[in-house]
Amino acid sequence: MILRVSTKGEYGVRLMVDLARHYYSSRPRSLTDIAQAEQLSLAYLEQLVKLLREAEPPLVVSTRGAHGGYRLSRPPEEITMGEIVRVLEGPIAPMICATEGEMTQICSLLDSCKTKFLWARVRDAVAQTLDSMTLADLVGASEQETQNAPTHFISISDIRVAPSSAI
Amino acid sequence: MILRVSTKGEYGVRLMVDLARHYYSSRPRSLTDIAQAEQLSLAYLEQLVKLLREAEPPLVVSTRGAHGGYRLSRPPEEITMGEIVRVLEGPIAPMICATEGEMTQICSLLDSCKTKFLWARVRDAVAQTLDSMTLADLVGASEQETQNAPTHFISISDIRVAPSSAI
DNA sequence: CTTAATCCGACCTGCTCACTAGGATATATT
DNA sequence: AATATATCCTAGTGAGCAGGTCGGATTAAG
Repeated sequence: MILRVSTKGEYGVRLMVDLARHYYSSRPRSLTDIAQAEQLSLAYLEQLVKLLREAEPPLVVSTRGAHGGYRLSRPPEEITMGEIVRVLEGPIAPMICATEGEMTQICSLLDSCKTKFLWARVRDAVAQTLDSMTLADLVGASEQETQNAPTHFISISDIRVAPSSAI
Repeated sequence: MILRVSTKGEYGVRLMVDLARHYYSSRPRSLTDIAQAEQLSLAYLEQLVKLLREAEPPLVVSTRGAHGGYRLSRPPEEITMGEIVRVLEGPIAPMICATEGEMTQICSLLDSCKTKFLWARVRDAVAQTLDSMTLADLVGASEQETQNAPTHFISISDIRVAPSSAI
């Protein structure tokens, strides 16, 4: 499994999508509510949201105390999925070879790291895919009706549903 | 780190590239030689090559005994990197959500798995990148001179060198 | 001043990765 | 036939990390 999205990434994205759906609400959204809606552990979500809050620049802002909670720091269409995933999962690097050290020497010596180009290509493909989508894209059409008009979103026909069998 | 290439994938691809470089040799190439050339553990390579040999269809063929070793089962230009990586790393699935079960229910119930489309897109991007490259593409131009003329390869100018800092 | 929320760090537990070890089997060379 | 050189096979193992839990401190609304 070359593409490994941990629960950090999975839950974190769901959290952000939830916040995006409630972006136009007057009150911040509490983790308790999110945890209940998404059936996730509150304590674990606290860890994830910390990453999103301490990111530079921050992806969410918090208000403490009763009736507190979280909001997106920016409108959904200005937050790319690439930003989110990088904060949660770390840099998109297929292997240590990206932050090279000894590896570089071995590679150049043995002339075996033609493979580096392969991994770089794959990495760029992932990065570009993530960077070209925003939170607004992920909040489906069903939500859009009940909220303010979105600036842009993908229609159902745009979505290429993947075959059930794993590729 | 969303893109996680384990040593299986890394070493395995290097092994295959090595075999591709020696594809036109009259004798099979032994793991001992590969291990030495690539500075890898012989015992570990044995495990990896087993996967490649038992794949359906096989990616390498072996000849046992003294002066034995391995060959590619097909010419380098007929073996895609997608095949190799899938054999070594398993299916390209970002999460269990691909081989769904309980997840499907929760997703449809909570309507939170708009995120599924995101991961499906990323997965397809990786799959397409890997499937569009062959072993022949990875064996660099320097090799090509000393061997038979290749059917196709990428030139240096095609290669988009990634920045040293991880994306 | 009680309740509801964010914040913070320590801890734990099971799983997987990345090997190593030790052999059994097959074949070319001498 | 004997030896050297290979592939083949299975088990075990140690470290590290994913995926949380737990207990408490701080902050603000009613």
